[in-house]
Formats: sequence, C-alpha cells, structure tokens
Amino acid sequence: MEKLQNIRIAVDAIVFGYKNNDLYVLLIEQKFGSADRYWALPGGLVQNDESLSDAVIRELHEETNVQLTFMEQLYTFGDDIHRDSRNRVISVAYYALVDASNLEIKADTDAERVQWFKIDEIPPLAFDHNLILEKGIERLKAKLTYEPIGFDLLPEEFLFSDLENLYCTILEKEIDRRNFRKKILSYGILEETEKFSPIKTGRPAKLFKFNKLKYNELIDKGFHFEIKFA
Amino acid sequence: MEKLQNIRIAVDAIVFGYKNNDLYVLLIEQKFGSADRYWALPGGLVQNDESLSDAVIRELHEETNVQLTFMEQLYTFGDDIHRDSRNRVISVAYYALVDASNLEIKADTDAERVQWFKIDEIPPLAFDHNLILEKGIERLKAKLTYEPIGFDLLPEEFLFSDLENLYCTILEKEIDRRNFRKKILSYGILEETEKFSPIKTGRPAKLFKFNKLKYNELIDKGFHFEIKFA
DNA sequence: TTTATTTTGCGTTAATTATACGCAAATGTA
DNA sequence: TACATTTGCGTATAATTAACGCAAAATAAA
Repeated sequence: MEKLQNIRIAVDAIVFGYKNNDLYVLLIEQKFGSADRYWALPGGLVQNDESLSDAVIRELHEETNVQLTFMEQLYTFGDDIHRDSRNRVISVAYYALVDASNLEIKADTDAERVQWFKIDEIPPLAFDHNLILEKGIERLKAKLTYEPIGFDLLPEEFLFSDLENLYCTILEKEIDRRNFRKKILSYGILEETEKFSPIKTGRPAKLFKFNKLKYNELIDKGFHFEIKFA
Repeated sequence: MEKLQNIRIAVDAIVFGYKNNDLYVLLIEQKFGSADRYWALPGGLVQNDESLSDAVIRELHEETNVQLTFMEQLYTFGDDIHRDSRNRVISVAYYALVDASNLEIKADTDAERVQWFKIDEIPPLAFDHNLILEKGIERLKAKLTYEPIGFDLLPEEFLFSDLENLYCTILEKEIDRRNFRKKILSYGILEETEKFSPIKTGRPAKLFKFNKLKYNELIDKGFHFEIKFA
C-alpha cells in the first residue's frame, strides 16, 4: 500500500510596486536561520483551516503593511521535489500589486528585514524563488497588455505620463506617447479630474482617475482592453 | 504553537478530445464508493517522491491509454477548504489535449468506468470538478486564440475545414472560412501534403500538417500567433 | 521682457490589417 | 449533362495602427 502522504504546502507572494519610474519587488530576509541568510519572497505554510488566498493575506500582513490593490494566483511549484532541501514542500505562488508611491512597509523586526528591490537588482533568493519571480514578471508583462492592471500600481490620481512610463519600463519597450494616449482615451475608461500635477516643469498636466465602474460596464458589453506595441 | 499541517495534495486532469466536430472531456466513475457514484476528473493524491506533472501522467496512465499531445498546469484549487468533505485536500489541476480521432480508451475495469463526454452534456461531477472543468474550458478557449494548440486536438494530417470547424465549435463563433484560411496560411506554419481527403463529397481537399519546427523558428524571431473573431 | 526649454494635448496622413464578399475549379450525384 | 457541394483563390472596402507635426502652457535663462 501507499506510504502516508508527507508533503507540506506553502504559499509565496510576489508583491510588485512601482515608484520613481521603476518596478520593485518586496523581499524579506529571515534572521533566525543564523548561518546562511537569504532574501526570499514573503510566504509560509498554509494552516489547516485556512484557504490559500487567506494564507497569502495573513503572511503578507505578518510581514508587511501593504495594502493590496490586486492579487491573483500565479502558479504552483511542485515539479522539483527538492526545491526545499529539508522537506518536500509544494508552493502555491501568488502575485499582487500595490500603490507603492506613498507606502510604508513595516519596520524591521528582530526576526526579519523587509525591503523593496528593483526588478533588475534582485539578489540570489532562497529556494526556487528566483524562478518564481521570473514567472511572475512574465505574467505581469503579459497581463498588462490585456487587462487594465497598470492602474493598480499607480496612485488613485495619476498623470498620463506616469501611465505611459509604467508601460514603457515594465514592458521594456518604446511607445509613441501620442498614440498611446489616443488609444487609452478612446476606451473611455479614464476620468479627468480638475486637478493638475504639482510638477514644476513643462506644461501643467491634468490628473486622471481609472473608472473601474465604467470599465466593468464595458466588459459586460464585450469590450476587450488591449495595449500592443511594435 | 501551530498544529501540525494536515492537508492532502492531489492532482486532477482535464483531458480534452475533439472528434465528430465536437469537443469532449474524459471522465471516470469510481465504483468502490458503492453508495453515491459520481463521474469525476481523473486524478488522485501525489506521491511523496513524485513531481506534480509526473503524478498527473501516472494517474492518467492508470486510468486511460491516452497519448497526450499537450499538457499544462491550470490552477490550484484550495480556497474552498471543504471541497472534499472527508479531508482538507488541495488539488492542482492540469489540462491536456489528445488526438481523439482514432483513440482507444482503456476498457472499463472492476474499479471504474471511463468515458468521453460532450462538453455541453457534462453530468454533475464529484467535489468541485464542475468548477475546475469550467475554468479549463475558459483557458482552452483563450489559449486557442493566441497559441497554436488547436493542432494538438487534430490528427497529424488534417483538412482545413477540420481546423476551421474546431475553432468554430470550441469558441462558439462564426468565422469566414476564406479569411480564416488566408490568415492561417499567411503565417507559413502549415505544410501542404500531397494527399487528399478520403471524403466523397465536393471538391477534394488537400491534407495539411502543422510545422512545429517552423513555428518555433518564427517565435524566436518575435512572431505572435493570433486568431481573432468578430 | 523677451527667448529658449520642456512637456502636454490635439491633429493628420500613410501603411497595414480586418471584413465582407464573388466566383471558378473539382469532385460526386441525380 | 445539369446540379449540388466544398475547396481554393481573389478583390474592394472599412477599420485600425503607426509615424509624425505642431501649437499651448508653463518654467528657466538671457
């Protein structure tokens, strides 16, 4: 007969933030391992009476203060049976977005440090977390082109140039500013505010808001969001 | 301190097949439960020393003879902690494609029946398998439009009208036969054979083959497969 | 006070792609 | 021989995308 199943199940979360025209990821460094310290994605074992998504929320709350604007399951990593050298652990990875523009993460505790890392300055991570992160970035890039999740990385009110820069930097592509603006505006999912940017150079720019209600209405009518580039 | 983790991990597989101009799914009915018998997706618990995808392959092999042409992880179902009434079980769902046109599934054993079900004639399934299947169909539909996985549901050599019908029936949309043909041919990923269809009505039609090598070459050059409809 | 500099916001045109068809060719059948 | 059926190729038009031009509104410099 089969041996009793002895596999642990964990969740890990990729938290993406965008600030200063760069994409960041939230990492933690556990200190109780004393010997080799590694930066890692926030996460941990799932509790018996807890749903997977609740487990992610809990782990993130324990380690950070971040207010998520979007969260979605990414992939389950369980093909490498030695991804954790101590035990067989299968990890259900999630990725989440936050408005990092004016966000405080929790102060470091005795147990761990928490820090934002630029996406192109990621250190070697614990377990297979570099792999997980890679897959997360891939997914973020793809999703950005067919769902309006870019707004979840920006403040409630933002400049058109912010949105444009977000797309350029994350997708690592050049886009024509004017065509981009025309396209997004044609969808009718942005609301113009009366406010102007506090920036002191060039022509003052209006602040815009994403109208999620309007977006959902359009979706019901068969609308499909899409941003493509050469 | 935390209670020891007591969560089981299983895999389930949606096997899609296409024949007679209809999409089918492979279901099994376990008999040892005696009382209430339910049709269910093939699957089972993951073994300690086995990768997730190996577990799927093994379970499918135990229950069927199918030769997979495509397999991909779909989603991990673990938000409903009572999805299995007996134990907490988290299921990693996969979906796979086969050429069902001339395929024998295993004969029914004492333990279970195996059968193809038309996608619009699915009975109530065990656990949350109807939900899993729904998500699988959604994914299949989406993927069909941006990756050439339709060929994995067809025989090695197929008619253009087969391919066209496959897209029409799975996506439940009408398409213009001539524009569809033009579009696919323009990609240069099909190979014409010298053979003709054995069908005895209308003008004889050439058999085509999907040239995967050519497709991969194009992908490397930045090609993007896409089939859109009104 | 003028003159650059910078960034926004709105337009125009050409190139490409999608859509909607027409129609002859090649077979089997009445 | 005429007819029904399905394939295979083509063409005209509409719609969308891509590539730019340029004035407006502010600050900074001369």
